[in-house]
Amino acid sequence: MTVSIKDIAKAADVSPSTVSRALSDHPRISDETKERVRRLAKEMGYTPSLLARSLVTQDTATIGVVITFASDPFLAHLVMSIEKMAREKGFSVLLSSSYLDPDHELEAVSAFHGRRTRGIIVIGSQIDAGYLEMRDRFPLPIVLTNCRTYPYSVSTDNTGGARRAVEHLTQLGHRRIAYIANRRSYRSNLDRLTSYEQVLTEHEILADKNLIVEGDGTLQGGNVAAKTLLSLTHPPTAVFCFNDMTAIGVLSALQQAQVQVPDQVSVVGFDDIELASHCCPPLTTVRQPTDLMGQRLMQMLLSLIQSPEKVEPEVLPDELILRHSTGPIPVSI
Amino acid sequence: MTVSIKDIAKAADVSPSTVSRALSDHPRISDETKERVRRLAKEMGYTPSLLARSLVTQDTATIGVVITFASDPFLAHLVMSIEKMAREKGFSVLLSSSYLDPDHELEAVSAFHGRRTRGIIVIGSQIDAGYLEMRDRFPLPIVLTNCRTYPYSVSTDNTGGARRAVEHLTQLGHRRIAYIANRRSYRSNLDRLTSYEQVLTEHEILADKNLIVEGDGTLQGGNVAAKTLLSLTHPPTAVFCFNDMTAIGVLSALQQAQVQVPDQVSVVGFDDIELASHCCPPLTTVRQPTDLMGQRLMQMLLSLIQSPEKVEPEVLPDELILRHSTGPIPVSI
DNA sequence: CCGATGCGTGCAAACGTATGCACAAGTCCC
DNA sequence: GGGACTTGTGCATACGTTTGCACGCATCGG
Repeated sequence: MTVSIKDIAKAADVSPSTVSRALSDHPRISDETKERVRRLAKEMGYTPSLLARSLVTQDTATIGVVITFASDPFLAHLVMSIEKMAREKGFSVLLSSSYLDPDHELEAVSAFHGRRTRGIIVIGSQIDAGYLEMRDRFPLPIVLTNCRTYPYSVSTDNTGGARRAVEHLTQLGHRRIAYIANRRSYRSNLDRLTSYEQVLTEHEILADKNLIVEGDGTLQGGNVAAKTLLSLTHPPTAVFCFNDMTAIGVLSALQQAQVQVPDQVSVVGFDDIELASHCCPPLTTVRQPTDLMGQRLMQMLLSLIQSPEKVEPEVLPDELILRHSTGPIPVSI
Repeated sequence: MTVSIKDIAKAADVSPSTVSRALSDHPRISDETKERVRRLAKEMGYTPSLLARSLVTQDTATIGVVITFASDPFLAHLVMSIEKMAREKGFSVLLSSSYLDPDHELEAVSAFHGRRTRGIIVIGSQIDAGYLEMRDRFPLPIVLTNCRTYPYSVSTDNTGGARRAVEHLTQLGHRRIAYIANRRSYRSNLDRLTSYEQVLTEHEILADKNLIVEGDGTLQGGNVAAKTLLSLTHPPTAVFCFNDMTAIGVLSALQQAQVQVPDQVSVVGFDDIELASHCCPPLTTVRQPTDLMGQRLMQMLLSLIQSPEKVEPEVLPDELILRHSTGPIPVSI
C-alpha cells in the first residue's frame, strides 16, 4: 500500500540498502545515486516508517506524558511547554489522562512502556515513590512533579510560596485564615498545607480545623468549599487556595453571596495562570514558572535517557504576585 | 536488554511462535504450555513491544491530534474528550501544537504520518480543504473541525449559535453591536462573523467597520480589542465575542475602565467553558457540546479508518445560555 | 490395521528499516 | 606494474512480533 524503501530500490534499480544510505546522506554513496534516489522518493511520495526505524535503532524518539486533568489551565500550559521542548529535541509526545486515579495512571504508564517510549513524565502522580519498587516492571526513566521522596522530580518551591502567601495575609492583620486544599494525595498540596500551618503557629494563631477545607483544584471545588466556609459561625477573613482555579471558584461564590473582595475577605491563589490577572478583582497569587518547569522536566528526562547518573531533583523558585484580591483585615469584624 | 518473546521461548523451551500464540490465547496451544508461558512472561517482566507488533499487523492503534493552543480551556477540554474516547477504543494519542501556523501544522501531520498513526484529527486547521490535494502525501484519514469545504469535518452550528447570540442582543434593544473576531483563517470565525452581519442587516442596522475588531481568541486579545472599542467616538453598547476567553478579556478591560456590565455594555461569549458561569458577571454565551464534539470527531475518524465510504460531515447543535453579562440597552445613551 | 482427523508445536517468511561486512572497480604511489 | 587504498554498491542479518503452512504424533472409526 504505502511506498517503502524497497519500492524505491526497484524503481532506482539499486538495492534497498543503497536507498537507505542515499536518503541518510551516507558519504559512500555517489552524488548521482543520491540525487536519483531522492528524486524518486519525493516523486513516489515516500515517507519513512519511523516505526520500522525505531525497531532497529531501538529508539522511538517518543516520550509519554501523563496528566491528571488537562482541563486545568496550569496543567494544560505545562503540557504545552513540555510538548514544545520535546519537539525541539526531536521527540513526539504521547498524552494520557489519569483523572487522579492510580489505576488509570499505571495503565497509562504501562501503555507507554508497551509503545517503548524513551521516558515518561507524570504530572501529579498518585504513585509517587512507588515507582522505585516498579523499576523492573517499568524499566524506563520516569520523571515526576513535586515529589520529594522520588529522586527524579521537578518541583516548585511550594513550601516557600505558600509561606510567602500566608505571611502576606498575616502581615495584613488577618488571623482567621482558611486553606482550601486539594486532594490529600497531591504532593504539592501537602507542602502548601504544612507551610500554612507553620506560619500560623509562628504567629501564635491557633489552628481551627474548620478553616481547612478539602477542594479538588477545580472551579467547582473552590466554589463549594467557599460556601462551606461562609456558613461557619466564625467565617475566615482570608482564604488561601491550593490553586488559581480554586480561588476563582471562591471569588465567584463570594460575589454571589455579596461578600466584597478584598474589603470583607481576602483571597490568594497559586499558579498565576493567565486568567488570574483578569479576574475581578485581579488575583493575588503565587506565580509558578510554568514554562521553565516544562523545560526542566524534559531536560531531566533527557539526562536520564542519556546518562542515568548525576541527575538531581530540582526545585524551582516561585514568587508572590500582589494584586487586588487581598487587603487589610476589615475593621468592622 | 528488555526481555523479548525469544527469551521466554528459551526459558520455556518452546519456539517463539508458540510463545506468541500462548500469550494471545491461541486455541491450538495446550493449556499446560499456555500456563507455563504466561507464568514465565510475568516472572520475567515481559511487556510486548507494540512497536514490533504494529509493524506486522500494520496497525499502530495510535491517532494524532493537532491543536492550535492547548492553553484555551475549550480546546484543552476537547482534547481530553478525544483522548478519553480514543483510549476506550484502544487507541493512544500523539499530541502536537500548531500555534496557528500552517507550517507547524503540516510538520505535525507529517510527523504523525511518519509514525504511521491510523488517522489524524486537526483542531482549528489552517490548511482546511488543502488536505484534499495532499491525499497522496498524507494517505491517511484526516478529520477537521468546523470546515465546510472539507468532507470529513465535525462542526458546531456556528451560524445558528452566532445568530441566536446577536439576535438576543438586538432584542434587548442594542444597535451598536461589536464583534471581536478571531484570526481570519479560523473557519468558525468566518461563520460567526457572517451570521453577525446578517442579523444586523435583517434588523436594518448599518454595519460600522469600526465595530469589527480582530482578536486572537485569547484573554489578552480580548482585552486589547475591548480597549480599542472603548476608545471609539461612538463605542458599542454590546459586544459579541468569538469565544469565552475573548469575552473574559473584555470583561476585565471593562472592569478596569469602570464600565458596568451589563448596565452600560453587554457582553456575549461563545463556548461556555466552565469558567463562563463563574465570571463576574456570569457570562451569557453560546454553549458548545464539547464532549460530544470530541466523541464525534473520534467516531468519524474510526469510521474513516474502518470503511472510508459513507461518512458525512456533521453539525452539532449549540445553545444560547443566558446569564448576567447581557441586559437592556442603557437609557442614558 | 490403515487412512482420516485432530491436536500441539515449529519453521519460515513477513513487516520496513539500518548497518557491518564483503566485494568489485578504479586510483594512487613508489 | 603491483600492492594499498578509495569509492560505490550489494548481501545478509537484525530489530520483535505475527501467522500461514507443514509436520509429527495420538486418537478414532471402519
